Amino acid sequence: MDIKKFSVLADVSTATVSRAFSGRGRIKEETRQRIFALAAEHGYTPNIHAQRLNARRTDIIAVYYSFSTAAIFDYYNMELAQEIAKAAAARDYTTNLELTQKTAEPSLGLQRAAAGGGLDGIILVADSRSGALAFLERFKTLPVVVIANHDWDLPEAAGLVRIHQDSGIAEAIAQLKNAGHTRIGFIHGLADTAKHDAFLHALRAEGLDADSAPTASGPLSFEDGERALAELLPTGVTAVLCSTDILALGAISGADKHGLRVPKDISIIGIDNLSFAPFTRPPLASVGIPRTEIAAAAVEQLHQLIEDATAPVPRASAQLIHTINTRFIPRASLGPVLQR
Amino acid sequence: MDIKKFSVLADVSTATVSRAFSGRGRIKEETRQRIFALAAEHGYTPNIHAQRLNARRTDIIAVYYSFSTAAIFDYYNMELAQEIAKAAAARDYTTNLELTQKTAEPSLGLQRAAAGGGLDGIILVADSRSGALAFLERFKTLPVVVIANHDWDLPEAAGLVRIHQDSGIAEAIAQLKNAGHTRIGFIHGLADTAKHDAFLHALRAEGLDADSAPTASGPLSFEDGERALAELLPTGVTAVLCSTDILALGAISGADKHGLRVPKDISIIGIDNLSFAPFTRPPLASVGIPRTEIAAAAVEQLHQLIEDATAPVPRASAQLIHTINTRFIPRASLGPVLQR
DNA sequence: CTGAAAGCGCTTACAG
DNA sequence: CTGAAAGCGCTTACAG
Repeated sequence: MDIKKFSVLADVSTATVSRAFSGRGRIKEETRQRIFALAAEHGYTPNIHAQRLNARRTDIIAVYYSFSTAAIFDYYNMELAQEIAKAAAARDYTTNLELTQKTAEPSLGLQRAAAGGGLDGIILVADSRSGALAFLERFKTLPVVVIANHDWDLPEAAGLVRIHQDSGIAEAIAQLKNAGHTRIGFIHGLADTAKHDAFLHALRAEGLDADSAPTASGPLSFEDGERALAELLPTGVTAVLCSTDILALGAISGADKHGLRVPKDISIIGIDNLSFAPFTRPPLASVGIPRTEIAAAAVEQLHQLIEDATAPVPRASAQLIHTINTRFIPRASLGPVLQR
Repeated sequence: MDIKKFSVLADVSTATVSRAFSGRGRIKEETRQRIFALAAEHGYTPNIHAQRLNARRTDIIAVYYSFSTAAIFDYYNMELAQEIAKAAAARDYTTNLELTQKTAEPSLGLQRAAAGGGLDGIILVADSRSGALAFLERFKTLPVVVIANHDWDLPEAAGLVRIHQDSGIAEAIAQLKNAGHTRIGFIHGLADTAKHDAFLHALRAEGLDADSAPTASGPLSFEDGERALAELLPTGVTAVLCSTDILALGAISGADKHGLRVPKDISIIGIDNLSFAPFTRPPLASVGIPRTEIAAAAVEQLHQLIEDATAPVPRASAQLIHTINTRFIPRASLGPVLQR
């Protein structure tokens, strides 16, 4: 049933029906009540496409992951997407889950939706500035908020939620130092320069030797972590910071294979603090990324950009930057250095 | 720029522009080329809402989780949602991630989208027949495919992807029996009657005593698993099947706290086979739920229902039921029974 | 192969 | 407070 038939049935004009449902414009309370009752009885609901055609707004946002290397929709990103969807729902946005294996190119669906007005805005999780800039250029007509580990200089129109890895990593290194560790290694992940820089910076802040800090490259899987740990062992490390929790779990397993117990013989720390980190054996000490805060900040920024863009007189937004500090979550995989 | 302005610019009618983009109707190849070139140059894209208003189709589907108890968007469901989004993308559907804490009531957004034609169909993950039926009744105008552990009798209009827990659980119990276990316990999850029934059935099939099989209730968290295992220990179980992997991890930790090693002193098996199951310590033997197959089957069924509903002459679909067998994935947390 | 025009189902400025 | 009518940006049956 469309508004025309329904308005005849309700013995009012389509304008009045529209007013009843939109809540805009003046309408007698009694009339509204009557229309609602009738609508419920006859199963009338406004067609959402016709509404959106008028409104030039959809209340739909998309989350898009743009990685410079292999596309990984891993636990970290799943948990982040979930938090974004929750935060968006609280603001009455629906979230489109855009998954794609090809990272370089936004999916056709995303492009069509965005270009055709099917999307109010996009939250972009990016690991390279050039990738983010290319994305922003491509979708420059649309509000975009970028979530990244870096304090990038972006076009004014874009929002930025910057994850400050330094704070949590500095705490982690400080605790290692307190526990007597002086020889600390690092296992690389993908596109993790922010994390590695933070690591080096934290070593120096603690008066430790950063220049010769042992390093191995994961970059991704559990098995990568096992292998990388084996590479680091000959350097005499007593503790290892890993770029992700998955790598850290691999490192714990790798240590085990060499007859080393965690944390008695070696300490292992991850980054991400996935929700199962407390339940690994031993429980995994990890640098926590506050996903709930990040999601809330990103949705808040995007909402503001959308409001500004769709205001009666569209206004330019001030540059939006929100920094989120990470924090170290100590657990049993970090222990005092072995006294030999 | 809208189609009117653009058609003037291209010196053709709006009908011709529409034909060029839709691929429907006759149009000279040369004209189409020219229109595409001009569109790219001037940045014209058809408005998606106007298209949908005409098409009565959106190519958007939603995934909805309906649980009879607490809403849990846990790892299992995250991984399933991810697979569904992938399968849907392969068929050119966009997936809306509907997350809600209130399980009883579909979110307002979902209701509005569905009623207003904003959605072509819904994939419902349900754990109770009455919940599923209530949902189907509420959305009876829309194609719905139900994913469940049960062989429910549903209205003809709905599709059903049925996860057959029995097959994988039977394999698990058979392997335990082979390994010498005769006293096998069960830790309950939420709404897991299908799993528990399969457990009892499998015990009987192996000639084991099902009537006195020790049972404890989780139902949900890692800590629940720890506690439940402690409850089971006095019964003399040598192996425990847990309703979820998370409970199984808790059970392993619980065993550890009582000085029991897995699998030397006790075997622990999970259900779900989450993607980190191979990386736990010890690696977790688990009943695998083939998420990729489930997602493919659900999307395929939904696609068919949608096609049938939007056909020029809408046709009633035959009853769609697809059964997916689970299978046991042995790993190190299952070992031979201790010889004392 | 192409165009003029009606229609998809709403919203809203303008009158009253 | 309410209605008549134009408009949102497409698509498609009908002519030619």
